[in-house]
Amino acid sequence: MAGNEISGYNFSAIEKKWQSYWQENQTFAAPDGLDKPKFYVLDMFPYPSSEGLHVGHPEGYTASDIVSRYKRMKGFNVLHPMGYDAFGLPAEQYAVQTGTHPQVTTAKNINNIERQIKMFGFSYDWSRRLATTDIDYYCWTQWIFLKMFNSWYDPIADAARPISELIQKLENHEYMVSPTGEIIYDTTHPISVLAGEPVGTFKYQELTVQQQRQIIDDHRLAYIAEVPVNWCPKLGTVLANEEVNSEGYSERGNYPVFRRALKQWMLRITRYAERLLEDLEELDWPESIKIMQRNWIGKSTGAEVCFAIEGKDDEVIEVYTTRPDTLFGATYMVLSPEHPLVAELTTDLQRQAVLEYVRQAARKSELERTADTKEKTGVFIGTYAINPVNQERIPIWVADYVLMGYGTGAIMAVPAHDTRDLEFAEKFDLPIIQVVQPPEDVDWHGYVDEGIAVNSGPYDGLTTAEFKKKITDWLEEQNLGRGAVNYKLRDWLFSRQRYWGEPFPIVHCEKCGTVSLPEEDLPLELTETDDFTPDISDDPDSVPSPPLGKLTEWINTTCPSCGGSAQRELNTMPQWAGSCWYYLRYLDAKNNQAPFDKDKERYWMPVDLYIGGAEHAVLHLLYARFWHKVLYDLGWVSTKEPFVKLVNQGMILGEDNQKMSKSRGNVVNPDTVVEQYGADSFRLYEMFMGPLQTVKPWRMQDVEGVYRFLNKAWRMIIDAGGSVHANITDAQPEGEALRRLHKTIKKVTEDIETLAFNTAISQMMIFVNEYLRLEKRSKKAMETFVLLLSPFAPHIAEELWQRLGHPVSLAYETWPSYNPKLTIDPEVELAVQINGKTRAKITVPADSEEKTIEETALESENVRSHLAGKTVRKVIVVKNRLVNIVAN
RNA sequence: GCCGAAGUGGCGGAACUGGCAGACGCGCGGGAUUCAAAAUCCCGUCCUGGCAACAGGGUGAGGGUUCGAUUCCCUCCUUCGGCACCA
Repeated sequence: MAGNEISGYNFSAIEKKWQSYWQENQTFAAPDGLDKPKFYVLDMFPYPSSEGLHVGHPEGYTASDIVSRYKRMKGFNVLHPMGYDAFGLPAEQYAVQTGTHPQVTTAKNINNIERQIKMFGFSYDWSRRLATTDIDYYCWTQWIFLKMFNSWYDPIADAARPISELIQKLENHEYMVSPTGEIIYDTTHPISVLAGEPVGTFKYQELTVQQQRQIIDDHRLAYIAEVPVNWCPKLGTVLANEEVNSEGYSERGNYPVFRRALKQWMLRITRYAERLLEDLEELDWPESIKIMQRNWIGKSTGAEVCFAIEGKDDEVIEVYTTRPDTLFGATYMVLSPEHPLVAELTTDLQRQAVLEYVRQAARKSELERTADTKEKTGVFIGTYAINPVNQERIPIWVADYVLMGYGTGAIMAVPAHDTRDLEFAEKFDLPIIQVVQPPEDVDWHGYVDEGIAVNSGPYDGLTTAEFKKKITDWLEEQNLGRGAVNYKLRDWLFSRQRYWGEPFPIVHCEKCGTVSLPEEDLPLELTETDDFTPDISDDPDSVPSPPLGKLTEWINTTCPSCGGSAQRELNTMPQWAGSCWYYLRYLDAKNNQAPFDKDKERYWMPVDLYIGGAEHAVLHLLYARFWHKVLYDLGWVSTKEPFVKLVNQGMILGEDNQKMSKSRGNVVNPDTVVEQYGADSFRLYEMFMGPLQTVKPWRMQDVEGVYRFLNKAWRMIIDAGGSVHANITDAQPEGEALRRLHKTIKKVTEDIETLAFNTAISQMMIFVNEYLRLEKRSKKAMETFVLLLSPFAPHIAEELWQRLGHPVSLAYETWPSYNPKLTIDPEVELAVQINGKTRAKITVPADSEEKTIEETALESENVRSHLAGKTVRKVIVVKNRLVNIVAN
């Protein structure tokens, strides 16, 4: 099987030859700002793991490479770059275990993976290569972080703005400050406090320096907050929700994760929830990915409602509900265990039980808290609330099925029409009152859909939608509530207690608080150490101690603001940071004055085609969109969205139809395949397996098929002696052969446009099978075929192109065009059906008149015998397709 | 539980906008070439019956719309992916 024959298709020699040709001639370097239309084709860059590439990587890379090569031949200036997402836990875990510096491991892994990527002959512009761990890359990651730290979200402009503008507006008294520390943007109206007295406001200057700083820090897009986080003592770090699986274990390493309140860096992505949701509309992305993002953002509309507390005039409980129309059915309330009013509202009699419950809830791991989904728990706190719509006295409970992080952390429970409340009410014997009438034959117990209001006083008979509107208006009039929107999306937990990540360009100063480094001081280099080990423990109560904390010399520095002594921030950024903007750095990878040049950004952006795995459906793609929007608001990028079109390649399974994994022993190593069959066969096979977007199993046997095809293509042009085949003549192709050529150009062109590479390859196979049988082959047809093949199997195509007499690479040859007339056969075979069953075939000239077709069909012998004794009722003729005779 | 995608020969898959189901490839069977093999070439290959012409069945299951359904509609089953107490 190996191509060792001297005169035959010797893929290893050919592939080596052309890869060095491309490199020496810089064939795929993309000049900036050419006077050509641009096309930006982006791959999701890989994490350089020690295992190297698996066969899933080159699937997407081959698809994007085909498009890149095709677009170049179509006259586009194509940007097609590659790089490495190189920060991250695995290299660091390895460092902790072996003492090898992550830098060393990472460099080694990048070398290996780059060797692999290069062996496929992808047409990357390697001069733009980057790794997120490069100092001149993360310098600008830090720079973008500073932009976020020094920005706030202006609700009036509905955009991020420099924080200096906020300070200025506060100083000028355009904005005031409420006693609770909130900013009052509209100073012409006194603030209204729900069910309370309007209260006084402060001028910024009336606040202490500490208070001023607090206000400002609370509005930065990057801020520090004490939040319940996922603490993983075994990794010695906190993890984002997304890095914890549903069983409550870390995705990396599968260690238990505990909930703890810790001070962490956060990014205010929630302010962008609405824009991230809205702007999805205009994107050419798979609908399933858009839906996943929508669900992740989780917008809901409803109302916030105030419930008075019996015996307490100075407090109310605010709840959020999407069903204000069920207010009359609220029979109890629930506060989440973390709710600030729990302590205050608990009666002495219940205090011990409640405190115990709250303490337990706080200690519960994510696992325990979600595992017992069936058994609801909770404790009555001893106090009652008053239902504002009917003055009913309803008990207040504390229960961990209500989450502090969503809505107001408190709910009104409507057991009749909410599954969770129903479960809880049944367990604790709380009253269940129907307030929605479902359609006939549907039980109202636990009916959660819309219906007609009942037991709702004056509102009886209203539909859910009408009721919602009326009651929300009423609540607003009474100052008891208002319409409200909520999102499931949470702010992004942005710090890790690890060594191998971007250091925060931040110092903590006793006098000045949290202070950012000036931009000129960037990069803040990750300092050298040989002690990467965070304090790892089995104790969920252990205190995080980042490895950077051991580097006393590095930690102690001077405050850029006051010059006094200060300490550096000890956390580092999460792996996602680097991948949030790499597509922008490619535009200008060597710039050391700015992250990228604005003119280059305007020329190249947006990304026209982004190909990668669906596993990044929400996280990477949402985070990157968020950063992009921040940069857009601050005037650094010119488009609202980074990625116009997104395609997810489907996973490649092992031969056993299972996910490839080391433990199953079904992993296919691309190196072996390339060695056996060559890169061109590898590329071709990955594209021929099936549609790019679907999941499909690897079958080593099938690689043989495309390999044979390339051999046939070779033999079609090159004879046994190694010269161009004597059958190839300068004559123009004619007849059937000419039509086959034009059909092939059409099919391959259209299929590349729609990323249907598998059927494009089928068509080329048909072409080769047919032309191999011809006595004489037109050179023009051979050249055209080689050009069509070249995006798929570029090495063999270049070699054949050269042997056909062209000294220069075909990479910038004009893509073949076809004559539509030559894609149609002069005669067509039609099926003749009787009552929908095919009974005969007839051959007629293309585009024959319906009448002629009908006549020819009825003359056919088999048709006549089937029609014997029947009456023809109707004849349907579909031109160039079939005839259907209806008879009985 | 909710959301999404998909079910077609022995296998991967193809089928425009409702118009001949199974293109192309793998595998398998038969033959040619060869001392022999590899490679290559030719013929066959959805299932059942038949030497054949041909007939019947057939795109997860059941129903519907239609002259005609892999394609559109309803119900159900299975597999995969995502989310999971979000009020």
